[in-house]
Amino acid sequence: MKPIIVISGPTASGKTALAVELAKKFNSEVVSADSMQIYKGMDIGTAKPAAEEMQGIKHNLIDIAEPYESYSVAQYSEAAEKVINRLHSEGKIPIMAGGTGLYINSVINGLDFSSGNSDENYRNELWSEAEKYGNAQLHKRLSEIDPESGKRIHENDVRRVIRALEVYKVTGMTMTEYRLAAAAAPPKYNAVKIGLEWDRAVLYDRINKRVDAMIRQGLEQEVRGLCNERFLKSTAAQAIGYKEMIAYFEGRMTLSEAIDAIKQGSRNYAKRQISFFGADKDINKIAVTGKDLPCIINEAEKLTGGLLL
RNA sequence: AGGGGUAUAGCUCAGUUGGUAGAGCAUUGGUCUCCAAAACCAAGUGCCGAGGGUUCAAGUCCUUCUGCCCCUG
Repeated sequence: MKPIIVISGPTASGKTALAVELAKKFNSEVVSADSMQIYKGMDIGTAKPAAEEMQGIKHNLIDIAEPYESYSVAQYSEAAEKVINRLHSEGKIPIMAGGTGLYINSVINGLDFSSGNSDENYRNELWSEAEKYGNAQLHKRLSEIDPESGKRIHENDVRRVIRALEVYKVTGMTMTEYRLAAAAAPPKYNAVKIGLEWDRAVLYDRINKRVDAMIRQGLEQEVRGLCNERFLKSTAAQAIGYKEMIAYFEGRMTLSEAIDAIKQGSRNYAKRQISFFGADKDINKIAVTGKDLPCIINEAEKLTGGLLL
């Protein structure tokens, strides 16, 4: 089984720095798992690693989409798999790093998003149905075909109710069966997962400071330059740091309100990430509060020491 | 100084004709198989500015004080 190293953690936890160090050590490359750094031109607000930070280490899956395009896990996992295969064929251990848990899981746990199991039209149909007849009606239909998912998914979580219905229509499998199949499948990689864990208050402080730094670096100008009709309707425009700036431009908040909202949004995001990664028992957590980079690298190396191609 | 207004959860506020308090946001916890920096669920919180009075009963009425806001001079 081919090895892979996965570095996860909340925003501003220092994933990039560790990934670069490990890539240097293993003479490999970084595979980014970040749903917003994929967009070109969104640099400051997504804290995209700058050239100095990368230290000559190649970062894959950054700047692979236009900000006005729509992109999703399905495309990501396909692209990531290609990069990983390439690295393996070159005899390198891929270093995957990023904060988008679903993206990581899609490749590591082999979640199946292949194009055959989606139906855009049906999905849209269900959305309008939900609007017309209400969430409860749709949820009831899910409960009939797949009681377990019905119990698991709240009726207001319309996206998931719809996706479960969609999966059933396209594959004939209920979402419950679908998940079971993924869980039963043998692991694709010999993955060593590392999670960076911070003391909450310290992490929040880092986040606040990082947002201030983004503003100094010219976040406002960056977002201004991106704004056009297509961008405003895109997924990318929902990114933290961007949606608030847009609100400011449109007069819905003052600049200082926008900055506060970015900080708050980032903190809330970090909390969700902590919760997401916390559920993965395979992650080896490194408590990093108060530790310097060499010390963190040392702990990470202990965890990855046994990996061989 | 005089007149008016206001004081309720960390914040912004709601509290009907008096029956010991609520919503949003924040916070905390959680969910997550194609928008995931998204979407969704759950939970806690109050000397109702301070004192006095009326009343069986006061966040709600009266009064004094204090803070803040507005108007007039």
